[in-house]
Amino acid sequence: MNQTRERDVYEAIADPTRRELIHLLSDEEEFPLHALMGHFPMGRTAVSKHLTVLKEAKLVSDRRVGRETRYRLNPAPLKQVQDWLSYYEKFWQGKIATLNRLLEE
Amino acid sequence: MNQTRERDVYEAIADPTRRELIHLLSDEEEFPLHALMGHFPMGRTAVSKHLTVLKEAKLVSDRRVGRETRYRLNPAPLKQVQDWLSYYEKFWQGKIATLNRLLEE
DNA sequence: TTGACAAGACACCATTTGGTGTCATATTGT
DNA sequence: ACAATATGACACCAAATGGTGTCTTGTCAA
Repeated sequence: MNQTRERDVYEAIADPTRRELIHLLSDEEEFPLHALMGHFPMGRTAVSKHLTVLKEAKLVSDRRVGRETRYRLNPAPLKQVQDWLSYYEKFWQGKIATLNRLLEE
Repeated sequence: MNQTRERDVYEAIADPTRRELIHLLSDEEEFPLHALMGHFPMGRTAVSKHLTVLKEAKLVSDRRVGRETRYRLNPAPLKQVQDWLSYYEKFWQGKIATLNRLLEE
């Protein structure tokens, strides 16, 4: 798991385990792997791989603290998805709400 | 390609070809397969498979017209993704903009 | 009626994905 | 010093993914 591939943010959020990881990390704290592990019905190695995918998409960063590796969320790449979605927003929102949104930007 | 699986909308939008298909179909018209084909560097079968995935995620519907199958976008499932993202919006937007958004709903 | 066109159905293939288990190594607490 | 902890690094595996090509069937147009 050495080579740092580039990874698409859309791929990164395609897996439900990874979305759950994002959610767990979203309270601005950082968590070591073993703390995250308990939330999933799979082994440590699998969770670690999912975190690697999130790292490749730059959705999480990690730092070594003692014998543990602490992970932290970086939500910025999610904005790309939201921007993509905003184009289709008009289909399910009223036109006035859409206009509001456009004016905000 | 008979059996209609259930398919996650997050999986459906994970592939760039499928996102491009969604974009092509987004002007409310319907397009037959052979018209969509020309936009991609792959064969008919591959594009057809991607459309099947989009159908499984209920992002497109299709109807037979003469000898062609016409595809139409159904953007509704994308709202699920936007709702999921809205939770993380606060990280890159000012709090006031977020409040605005909450008030709209 | 015959030939060209559009698409479905299917077999096939290489690569990726999402898991497993095991071994090695660094760190901590007693 | 030593045992337990936390993790990395691999090798391995089944199934899914994203392509290909071919054969068949239905439809349209000359």
